[in-house]
Amino acid sequence: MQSGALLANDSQLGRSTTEMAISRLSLMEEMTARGIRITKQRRLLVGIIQDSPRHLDAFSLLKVAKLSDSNINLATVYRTLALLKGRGLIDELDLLHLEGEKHYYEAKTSSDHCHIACFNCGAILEYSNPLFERLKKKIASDSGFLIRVARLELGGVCSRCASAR
Amino acid sequence: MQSGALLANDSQLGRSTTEMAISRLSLMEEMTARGIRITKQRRLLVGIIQDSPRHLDAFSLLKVAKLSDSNINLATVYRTLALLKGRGLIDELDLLHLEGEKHYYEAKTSSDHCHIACFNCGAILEYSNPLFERLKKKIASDSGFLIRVARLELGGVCSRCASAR
DNA sequence: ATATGTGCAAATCTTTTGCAAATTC
DNA sequence: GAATTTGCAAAAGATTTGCACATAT
Repeated sequence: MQSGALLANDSQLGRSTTEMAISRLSLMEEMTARGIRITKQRRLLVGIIQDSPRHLDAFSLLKVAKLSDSNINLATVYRTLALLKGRGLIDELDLLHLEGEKHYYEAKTSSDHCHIACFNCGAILEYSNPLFERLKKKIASDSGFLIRVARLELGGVCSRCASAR
Repeated sequence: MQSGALLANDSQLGRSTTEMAISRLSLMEEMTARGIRITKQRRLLVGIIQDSPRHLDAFSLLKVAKLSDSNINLATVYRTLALLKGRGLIDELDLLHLEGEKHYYEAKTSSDHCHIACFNCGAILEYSNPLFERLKKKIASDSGFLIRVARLELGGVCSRCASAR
C-alpha cells in the first residue's frame, strides 16, 4: 500500500519532471498580492523558476534568463532569489550537494515534499506523503516553534542502480 | 502527549547541548573497524567532533584542533570531514544557512533526529521522534531507494521569540 | 619500503557587496 | 522626483587541489 506520491524523474542530476507547482497563486500573483515590485528581470526569473521542470541553481537560472535578456546579471539572480526566499515564495535545496556546493530553487508548493537523491546516478526523486505533513505538525506542537520552512532531503541508491550492481 | 524527544539548547546559533551521540561504537572504533588509517590529526579531529556539545563548522573545528596541534591545517580538516562523510560516520548539516554558507558536522547517531532553527534568535533545537523513523522507512519502501542519509531541517520562530513580539 | 596523509599556497566555486546609472511607481 | 533595482567589477567566504615532504603500517 502506497499512500504517498512519487513523481517521475528522468535520472539526471537536478532534473525531475514534476507535476506543476500546486500553489493557489502563481509566484507572480503572490508577488503582486504582497506588493513586491515587479521588474522585467523579476518577471523573467520568476517565470523561469515557475515553469522549469528541473531544479535550477543560480547560474543555470542565469543562463536560461540570458536567452530572453542577454543583459541580465548574476547579481540580480541572487538578489531575486534572496528576495523570494525571504518571503517564503521559493524553497532552497541542496540536493545533498551531489555536485558541488550550489543551491537549487523551486516554487514553494502548498504541501511540502521531499527530495531523494541517488548517490550513484544522480537521479532526483520527489516524494510527498501525508506522514510528512503529520510529522511537521507534531514537531511544531512539541517544539513550540512556528515552522516556516521544512526541508527533508534523503540520499541513497535508487532501485535501478541497486539492481545494476 | 509528547512522544518525541526534545533536547535542550542554549539559544545560540549552532549550539545545542545534546545528549551524547548514542552510536554503538565511537567514531574512532568505527574507523578502526573499517580499516581507516588513523593519524594523529584524524584522532584529534574525530575526538573533537565526538565530544563537542555544539555543531562545528570546518573552521571552528580547526580552531579547536589548533589548541592541541598548532600545525594542523584547514585542508586536513576538510579532507577528514570528506572521508568521514563519505563513509557515513558523520552527518553534514547546514542549519538552514542562518549564518553564511558553511556546513556543520556531527557524529552520526543510530536514530536520526532533525534540527529546528529559529530565524530570529538563531537557537538550534534537536528533535527526534519515532514518526521520523517511520516516515523514512515508508519513503524507502515506496521509492525503492536504499536510504543512506536523511536530513530534516526546519526553520521558524521559537516560542520564546514568538511571545516576545 | 610503500602507500597514504599532511601542510602550504594557490586555485576554484558560489555568493555577496559598493557604487553609479537605470528603472519603477 | 524619490525610492528602489540593476549591471558591473571587485570582494568575500567556503572548499578543493597540486605538489613536495612527512608519517603510518
